[in-house]
Amino acid sequence: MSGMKPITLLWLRHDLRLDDNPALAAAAARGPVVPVFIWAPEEESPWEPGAASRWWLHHSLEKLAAAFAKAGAPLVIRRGPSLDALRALAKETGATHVAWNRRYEPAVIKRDTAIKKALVSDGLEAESFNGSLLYEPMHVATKEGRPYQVFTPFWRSLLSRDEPAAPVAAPHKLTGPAKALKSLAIDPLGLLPTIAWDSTMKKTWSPGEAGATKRLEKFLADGLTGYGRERDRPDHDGTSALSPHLHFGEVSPRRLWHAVRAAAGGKPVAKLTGGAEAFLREIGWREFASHLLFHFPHTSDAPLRSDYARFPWARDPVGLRAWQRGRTGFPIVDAGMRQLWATGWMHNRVRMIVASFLVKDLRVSWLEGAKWFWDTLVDADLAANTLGWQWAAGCGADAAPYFRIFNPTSQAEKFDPDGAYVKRWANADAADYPEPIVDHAEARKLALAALKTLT
DNA sequence: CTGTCATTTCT
DNA sequence: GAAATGACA
Repeated sequence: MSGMKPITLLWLRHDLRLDDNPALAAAAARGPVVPVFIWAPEEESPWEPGAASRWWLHHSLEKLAAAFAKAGAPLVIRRGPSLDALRALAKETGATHVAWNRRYEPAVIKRDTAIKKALVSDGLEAESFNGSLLYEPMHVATKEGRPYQVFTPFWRSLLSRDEPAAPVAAPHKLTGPAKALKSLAIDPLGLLPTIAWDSTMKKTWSPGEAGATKRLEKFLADGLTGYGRERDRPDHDGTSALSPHLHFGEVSPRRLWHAVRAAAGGKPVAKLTGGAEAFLREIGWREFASHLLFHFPHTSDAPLRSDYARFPWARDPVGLRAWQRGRTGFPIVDAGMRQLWATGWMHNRVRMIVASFLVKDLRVSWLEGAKWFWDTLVDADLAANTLGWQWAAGCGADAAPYFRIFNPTSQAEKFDPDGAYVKRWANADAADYPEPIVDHAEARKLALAALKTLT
């Protein structure tokens, strides 16, 4: 059969898009493409996707399947083990190549490395691409060759580099396999909740590439200019709300980078100011988190600063439960936790406040907070979650100093001055609204005393 | 003394 | 980041 073009399995993971998808572009340039999504959560243990993530994934896969069908290469859905599914599919299609975009979480790297080796030993070509970061973690290091552990020098280093490559447009037309392939439907994967807790989520979000593009365009038009000032106001709509779209790769960071630069008049990134600079800096934090988890793979489960391993965390299941359900008696904390519960998302300023409350006022381990966020956030991302919680607990990279203990009342006065955010998510005047579960001034003293034990 | 504002201190 | 302390009207 000379003249036949090689078939590529496109293994989709956290790159649920057609736009700026380097593995897809490489596969499509070569010949027919067989896009496949494999559901194998146990391979990501102990950080298997949480309930909110699975909800998002279900809807994102529906959109992705429709988009690939329209482009001419229907999406195949299989269950893991991933290697078995890829091998079976290669056999069914006669594929000679397998392509994917890299992920950087420790368990996934381990799995992917083993899979690559096995596929190559089968005689297949296996190739991976960078589709989810601006720069590869192995390419960014200090002068001494070590990973950055402080954000500002990390960010300066990124700014001094060649710009990330321009994004590649989605292919208009794809060639699929010659014959139809067996595929699971999305429902049997069991990603949706069995009890209907997702009604507010449905109203809040549009998972999928089209939803991501719409969100980005709206942000560029209405949000970017004022972002620097508005991003800290949970009572306003000042953030991009792109985090879940970015997590699932429904939009690429390169696309964002170049879109923001263009919207800001095409100036070099190092010369940007105001909202554009502030927003790209946040994309830089996302990048920083991924690089840190890559270089310090134990930190999803243990503090980066090892002295914190002996911090005397409290065992307080009652307090933890009150925090989770938004019943601490501190309105800004409860509003945040209830926004999270209802929408699968929380404003970043409020994430810092509720995190400080859990680890400093209740002295419950940051890992308990990380686990709760992992299950409830639609943007749950192992790198960002790890960085965020260790930052709040003071045990991570570029961490908050031990003495930075947020006062929930003064934080609320500062960032929710009219009380609109609190009013929206927690009715503190309700008859059953709880009394504060701790005395903040007392809790602060106890936290400082506990921190003293580390020296 | 009492309130305000700036500075220091907190492991 | 904010409580405690100091300077001063």
